[in-house]
Amino acid sequence: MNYWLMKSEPDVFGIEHLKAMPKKTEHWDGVRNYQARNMMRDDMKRGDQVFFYHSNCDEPGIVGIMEVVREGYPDHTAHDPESKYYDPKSDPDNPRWYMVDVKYKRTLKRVITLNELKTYKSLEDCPLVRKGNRLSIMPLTKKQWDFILSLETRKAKA
DNA sequence: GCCAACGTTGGC
DNA sequence: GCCAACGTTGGC
Repeated sequence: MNYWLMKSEPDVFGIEHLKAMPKKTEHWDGVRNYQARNMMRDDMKRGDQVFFYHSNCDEPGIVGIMEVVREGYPDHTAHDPESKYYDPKSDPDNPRWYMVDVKYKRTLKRVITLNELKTYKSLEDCPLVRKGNRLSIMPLTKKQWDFILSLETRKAKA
């Protein structure tokens, strides 16, 4: 099993949106970055665990957990001229962009903020805390996953 | 294939 | 709203 972190802006699609979806499941569309695309297309497997991260908001951080329920398949929004994710260069017969389906599992007891994550030595290799990192999907090691999860019931660090 | 210009992400 | 970082595009 693999572990991941996926970013989304809570104003656009936050964890509450996912929770409110039918079957608490939604496709993760709109990713237009090749590195992230490759991970969704090739590496994310059903049952993989994913942290839901809120970006571009008052308190950026990890807010919950979801699970991959459908493996990579073409992102249809790339071929919809009405969509803001429309990409005229993607050929429907040879789709350029992929997505996965994720299902809401639970909301963490507290938000583990980026600010806090940055203070831990054991996470210094995680792309998330590196300056200028813009990857919206990133893999986590089991160690990193377990460590972050252990923070949930710990008191927030200043 | 280089690289400048441009666009986007996302923290602050 | 600013701007640093970085990906993408396109001229050459």
